[in-house]
Amino acid sequence: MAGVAHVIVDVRTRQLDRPFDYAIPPRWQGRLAPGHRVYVPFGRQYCQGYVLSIDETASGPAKTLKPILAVLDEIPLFTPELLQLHEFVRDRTLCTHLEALQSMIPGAYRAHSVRRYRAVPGDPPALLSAAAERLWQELAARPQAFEPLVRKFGPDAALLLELWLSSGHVEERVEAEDAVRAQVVTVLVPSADAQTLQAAAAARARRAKKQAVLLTALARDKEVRLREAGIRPSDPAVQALVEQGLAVLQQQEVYRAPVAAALREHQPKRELTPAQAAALRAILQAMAAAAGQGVVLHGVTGSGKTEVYLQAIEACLAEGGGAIALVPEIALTPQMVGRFTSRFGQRVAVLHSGLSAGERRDEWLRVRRGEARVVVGARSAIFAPVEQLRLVVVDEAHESSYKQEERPHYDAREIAGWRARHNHAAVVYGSATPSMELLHAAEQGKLTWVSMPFRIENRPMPAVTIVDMREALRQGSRGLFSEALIHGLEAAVEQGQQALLFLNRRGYAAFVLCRGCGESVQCPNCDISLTLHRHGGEEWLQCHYCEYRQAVPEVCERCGEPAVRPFGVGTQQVEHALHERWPHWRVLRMDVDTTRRKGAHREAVERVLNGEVDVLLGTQMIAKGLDFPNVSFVGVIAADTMLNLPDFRAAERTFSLLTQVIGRAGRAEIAGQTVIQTYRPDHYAIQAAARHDFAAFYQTEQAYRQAFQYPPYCELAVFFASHEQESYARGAAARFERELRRLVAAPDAVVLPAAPSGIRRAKGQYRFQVVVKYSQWNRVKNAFASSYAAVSERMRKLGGSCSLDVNALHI
DNA sequence: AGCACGCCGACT
DNA sequence: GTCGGCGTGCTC
Repeated sequence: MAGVAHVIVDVRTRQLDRPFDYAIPPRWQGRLAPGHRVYVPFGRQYCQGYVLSIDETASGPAKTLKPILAVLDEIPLFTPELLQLHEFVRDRTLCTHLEALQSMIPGAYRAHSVRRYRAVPGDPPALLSAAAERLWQELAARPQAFEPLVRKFGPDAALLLELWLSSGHVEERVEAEDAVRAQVVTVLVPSADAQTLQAAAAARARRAKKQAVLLTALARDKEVRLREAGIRPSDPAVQALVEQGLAVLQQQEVYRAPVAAALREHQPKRELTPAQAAALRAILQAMAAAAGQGVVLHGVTGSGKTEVYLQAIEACLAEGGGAIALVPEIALTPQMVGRFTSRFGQRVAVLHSGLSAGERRDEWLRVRRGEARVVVGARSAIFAPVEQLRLVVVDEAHESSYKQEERPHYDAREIAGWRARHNHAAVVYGSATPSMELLHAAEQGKLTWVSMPFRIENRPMPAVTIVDMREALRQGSRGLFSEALIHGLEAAVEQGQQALLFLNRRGYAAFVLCRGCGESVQCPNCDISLTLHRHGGEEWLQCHYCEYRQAVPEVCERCGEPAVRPFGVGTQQVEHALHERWPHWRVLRMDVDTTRRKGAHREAVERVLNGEVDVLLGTQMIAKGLDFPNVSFVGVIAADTMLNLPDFRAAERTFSLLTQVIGRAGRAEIAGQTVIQTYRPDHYAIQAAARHDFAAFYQTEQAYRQAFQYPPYCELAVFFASHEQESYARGAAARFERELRRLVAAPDAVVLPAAPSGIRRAKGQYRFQVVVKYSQWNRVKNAFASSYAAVSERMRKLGGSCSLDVNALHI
C-alpha cells in the first residue's frame, strides 16, 4: 500500500512521544495532509492522533501497518507554520510532541470513541419479551450508543446486546466524536425563485397566513432560522411548504458568538499625538522591513498605546494581512475587547478563558477558516492560526502571565518573536514599564526602542506624595489611613469624583498571632500562615494556597493564652475601616473573593463607570487595563507588601505595579492626585515610581541584576520535585542536581544546590528545587533533557511529581 | 496511559 | 488444584 502517515497519538506519556506509522486508506490518499487530526487503532484501543508528516512514496512496507480509521476535520487543524512552531516549543521547553500540539488548539478538539449498535437487516432474533421487542425496534430505527440504551431499558439490555452480537443479529460500529461539536440549527431555505415565492405568498395571504409569512421571509432573507423564529420544524405550515416543493429543511452550522458586543464603545479613530504618530511610523517601518523586527513601545500610562495598536492593525488589514494582539487575561476586559470589536467588527476573534468551550472552538475556527483576521486574546492566542500574519502586539509586555506555569512552560513573548521572524512580520512589546529583559535586548540592538513619554492631550502625570508610615506611627497614628490619604479621599469624593484604593492583600488580616507566645496559626497542609477573613458577620481562617478553612481559635493552641490577635492589613479590613469612618460613601471592594462568580468582574466595572461607586478598593486586578475617566485620586495603602517577597523581581514588580496604579489617576479631564503609604520611603522602586523616573529605576536595578547574575544577564531554569514524603522530594532534587553536574559545568551553567522551595510544603506535598543559571540554551538543553528523564519517571512511580521550567521567571 | 503476559499466596 | 495480586513490557 502506498502512503504512510506519521502520527502522534493522544496518549499522555513520555514513552509514546514519537510518531507512529499508519496506512492511509485509499479514499484519503492525496487528500490527507500534515496537521490533520485522525482517529487510529492503537494497541487494543482507539485514540485520536495528529498527522505530523506524510510519506507518499513509501513502498512495500516491511510490516503491515494499521490503517487510519477516520479523518476528524475537513481542514487540518494545524497549519504548516504551527507544525514547525510545535518543534520549536518542544525544543525550547523540553515537552512532548503531544503537549506542544495540544497547547496550540482549543480543548474542544478531543475525540472520544463511541460504540454504536445497529440491528442487522433481515431476520429478527426470537423476541421473548415486550422489552426485548422494544429494544429491537430501537436498534432497527438507528444506531444506538450503549449508555442511553441501558439507561432506558435497564441492565437486561446489556445481556440482550451481548446475545445478539454473538448471534450476528446486531453489529457494532466504533465512531469518533468530539465532546464539543459545531452548533447546528434547522433552517428553512427556498427551493423556488423570489418571484414564485412572492406569488405563492400572495395566494395564501387569506387562507394560510402562517405559510404566507414564511414565504415572504424566505423571499426576502433566503432563509428562516426556525428556532429563532419560534417555529418548530414539525409545524404544519413548514411541512406544507416542504411538501409543495417551495422550500426545504436544512441543518446548518452556526457560530456561537461570544458576548463581545457588550460594552461596545463606539470610539472614533482618534487623531494621533506626535509621539503616537512616531510610534506608529516605527511599527509600520518594522512591518515594511519584513525581517521579523521587534519594537518596544514604552508609553507612560495614558499615552494612548491602544490607539497606536489599533491603527497599526488597520494597516495590516489594508495590506490583506492579519494580526494578533495579546493582552494579559486580567486586562482582557469587555472594555478592551469593545475597543477592538467596535473598530474591526466581525474581523476580530476573541480568545480567552472566560469563553465556554464551544465559543472558543468557534472563534478559533473563524480564524482557521480565514474569516477573522485579527485575534485579541490571552497567552495561548499566540498560537492562533492567523495566515499572512503581519503584526503581533504584546500589550503590557512586562506581565508575568505571558509565561505558562504548567507544561509546556512556554513564554508567549518568545513565541511572538518566533512567529514574527517566521512570517517576516513585526512584533510590538508595549508597556508603561518594560521589563529588564526588553531593555537589555534593546540595548544590545536586538529590539527597537520607541518612547511615548507624555499623556495624550498633554494631560499631566499625577502628583505623587509618599507618606512615611514609620513617621506616622511615631506620632501616635495607628490608623490605616494617613492624613494625606484622608485628605485626598475626601477631596475627591466631595467633588463628586471617584477614588481608587489599592492594597495587594485580600482577606481581613495577613495572619493571626498569639501575643502570649508569638505563635501564628499555620495551615495543616501548607507551610504558610492562615489568613483571617471576615465577611457578613462571620469570621474564619483560610489558606490562600489550598483553600483549607478553620475557625479562629479562642485561645492559642500552643500556650493556651486567650491572646490571638490579627496582624497585617487586608482589603476586607480596609473596607470595614472605610465604612466606619465614612458611612455614607459607596465603597466597592474588588478582589478574588468578590469576583469569583462569573460576570461579577464586569458588573463591578460597570458600576464604577456608571458612577455608582465613590471608592473602589481592591487588589492588583484594579490596577490593570481599566480606564476610569472619573478617578482623580489613587491611594496605595501599603506599598511594601510586594517589596518584601523573597523574589529577585520584587523591586521590578513593585515599580511596575505602583506605576500602573498611579497611572489610573487623572486619565480624563481631571488632574490626578496620588498618595503612597510605605514603611520604606527611600527604596529606589518607590522613589522612581513616585517621580515617574523610569531611567533611574532601570539603572539601579540593572546594577543589582548584573552583580548577582540574575536575568537578563542569564536565564534561569527551575527543577521542581514534590512528594508527600520529604525524603523522596529531597532525593529527587538531589539526584537531578548530581546528574546535571555530571553533564554540564561553568561557564555553560551554574547549578545551585538542591534546596526546599520558598514554601516548603503545599497541599500536603513537600517541595524541593534545583535552580540553574545558564546563558545559552543550546549548550545545556541536552543535559537538562537527560537529567530530567533520569529522575521524572521514577518519581512518578513513587507517587510524586516533577517539573522543569526552562527560562523561568521566578525561583 | 491502558492492557496483557507472567509468576507466587489464600480460597471454592 | 484455581483465582487473582500487581511487577514489566508493548503499542505503528
